[in-house]
Amino acid sequence: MGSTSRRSDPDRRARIIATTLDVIAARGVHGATYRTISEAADVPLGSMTYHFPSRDDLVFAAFERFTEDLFSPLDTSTTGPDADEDPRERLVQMVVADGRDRQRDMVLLAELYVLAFREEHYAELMRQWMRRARAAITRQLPGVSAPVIDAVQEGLGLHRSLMPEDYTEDVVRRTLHALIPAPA
Amino acid sequence: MGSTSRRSDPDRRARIIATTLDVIAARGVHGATYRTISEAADVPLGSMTYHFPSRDDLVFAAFERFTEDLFSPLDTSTTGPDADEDPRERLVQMVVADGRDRQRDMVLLAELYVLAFREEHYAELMRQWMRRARAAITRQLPGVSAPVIDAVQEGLGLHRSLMPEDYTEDVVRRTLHALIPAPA
Amino acid sequence: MGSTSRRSDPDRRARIIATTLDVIAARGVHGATYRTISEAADVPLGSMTYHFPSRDDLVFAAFERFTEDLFSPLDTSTTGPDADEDPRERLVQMVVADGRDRQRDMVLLAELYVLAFREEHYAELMRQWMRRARAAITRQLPGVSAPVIDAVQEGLGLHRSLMPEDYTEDVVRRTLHALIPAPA
Amino acid sequence: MGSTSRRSDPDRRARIIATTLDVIAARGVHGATYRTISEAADVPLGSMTYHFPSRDDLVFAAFERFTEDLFSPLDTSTTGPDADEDPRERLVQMVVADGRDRQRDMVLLAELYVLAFREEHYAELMRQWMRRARAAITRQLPGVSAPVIDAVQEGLGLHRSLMPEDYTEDVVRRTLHALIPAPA
DNA sequence: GATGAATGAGCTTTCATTCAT
DNA sequence: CATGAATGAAAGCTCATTCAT
Repeated sequence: MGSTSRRSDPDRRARIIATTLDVIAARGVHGATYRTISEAADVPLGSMTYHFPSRDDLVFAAFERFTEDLFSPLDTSTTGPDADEDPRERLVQMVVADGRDRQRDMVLLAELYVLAFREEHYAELMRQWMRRARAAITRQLPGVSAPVIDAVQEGLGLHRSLMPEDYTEDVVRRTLHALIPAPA
Repeated sequence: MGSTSRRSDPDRRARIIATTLDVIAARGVHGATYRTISEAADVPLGSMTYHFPSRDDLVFAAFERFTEDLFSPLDTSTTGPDADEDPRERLVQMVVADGRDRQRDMVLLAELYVLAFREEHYAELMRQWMRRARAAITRQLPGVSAPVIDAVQEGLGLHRSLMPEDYTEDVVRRTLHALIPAPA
Repeated sequence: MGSTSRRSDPDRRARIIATTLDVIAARGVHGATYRTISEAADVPLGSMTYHFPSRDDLVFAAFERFTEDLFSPLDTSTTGPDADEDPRERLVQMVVADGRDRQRDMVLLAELYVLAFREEHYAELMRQWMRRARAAITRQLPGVSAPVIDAVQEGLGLHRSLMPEDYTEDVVRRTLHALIPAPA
Repeated sequence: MGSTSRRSDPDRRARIIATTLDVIAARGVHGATYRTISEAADVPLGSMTYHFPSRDDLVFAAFERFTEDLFSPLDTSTTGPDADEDPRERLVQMVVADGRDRQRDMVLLAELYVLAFREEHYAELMRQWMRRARAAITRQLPGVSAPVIDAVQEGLGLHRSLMPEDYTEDVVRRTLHALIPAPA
């Protein structure tokens, strides 16, 4: 089992981080041990601790990556509102998006909350992420309270992940429309 | 060291559960081991496994208790709306309430989400809790979408625990008022 | 391999301590790991940490035992000087004693010095031991400087363990006689 | 971080050895790893193993240096006895000398004993050192038993490092005077 | 019923050493 | 020459769980 040659493995570091996120999503931060990750990434155990001397270095790097990945599509979309479309619709679709990715994001989000409540550097990571998310919201929807929209969207997403049938696209749309005035 | 007499400890079971919740709040589900709890509750290690044969029995019992405790004030309050007061105000105060208890509840909530995403019986526990919370909301605010209100309130509470200054009482009030029509 | 039944192993604790001293003598404090000791004592690894939660607990217990064992023969000998014999002779024999035991004692002594220079509780253990040794010396040889005799005897013993031929019985006797006036 | 330029580091080898001795004094042979030393000496890890292929090469070189350093002042002092001074006094001062250096020497001595008891090449190193020390003693104090004086001085030094108040200058002087006849 | 003792499994981390560049 | 990257081995320690008493 394993790749033919492990020597000179460029971006091994990046692969370890990506794998870590997968393992956390699948088995929780608690289940993401050096061993489980090293097996999943097909990397020797000694290599893990070489690149990430402590487990927290690794977990933190993984969540840094998570917040970047999660944010970038939202950020790079358009620089300004799209004239042709109701910009509120993009938020609706974000909450309602289905599939593995969405569920995975919610799982990782909950894990990150747990860490943030316990250790300040994770709390700070979340705050940075929130600030960036708010900036993106403001760019799309000037004039609304971005903190509120962000929080509401997250609350809906979290609940929806447990009881999807109660948070249909329609419900989500009505909620967001009640909070955001229609564009001129 | 310890209590003078451990014999005849009537509600030891209940005390273990309460202590477990404390330990989870303080150190996470991960840090709530038989040992840490037995020390915190001043109960012999062997007694722990006697009352709760597996660790999950204990953790689950603790979260059952948590959802009951958290819900009861809201539930037992008044059976119907209070004529003298805007019923929306009670929700505002719930989100905005400060102090240890609120923070503790958010921490435990996040821990419970993590478990719910991983194991079905925790997911089911959360759903039951949500259903009860919605019933209480409906009782106070007939005609509103209780699922939405519950989700929004939770989203606000979670964000507020990380960035309190951005979710003032006023912000919360305005958000809820936008979603709930004023009582007649 | 091993004993037929490990359950109910009375004085397992004592056996672990004795084995630890053996392993330290054979392979140094550094080589006395939970694993090497558990194998030498035919005790499961988990049992080691049950009885001695930290490695230092174990090493310290071993050296406590060492200082007691080393001291007791000297202590319990006679309550007062023996009229028939020159009491200085006993000291000479202690230094000159041959065989595994003596070498082992010197090895353990050196290991203990290393610990004492680094951690106060070992330093204090050595001081207690020295005090008891001095008391025994004073009992046998009233009027002499017990601290000096103790130090000299140790210096001779240490050097003798490396270059035995240069510290014959005669050399040792002459040295001690020069420091201790002949009994009346 | 570190020195501005590591290039062209002439006596890097010597600096590594000196640093190794410092690290051993501070943290023991056990704590003197390639890593701790490379950091303390601000030398790349790869450079350590280049100059000293095995850890023992390094430790042994350090103790060779130690025995030379410790000996040289005694050796190079005067070629013969100083007419003006009681030569015994120099020994007294050596034992009684205070300060970091003395303590450090005792620590390193104990560490060296531990190695000497375990591996022959360290034992031989100590014997060579002892022979040189004896020659120096004989040069200063012709006619005395240098092995005895050396051993006694060491015993006093070792005990003094643990219980300084019991080995005052006076006690040490009296002891040595009892063993060494006054010069003519 | 209650509990101290016991233990196998597994975790994080450190380390000496090797080697491609 | 010099060195960063790599890695197998082993260390200290924690823990859920079992079980004899």
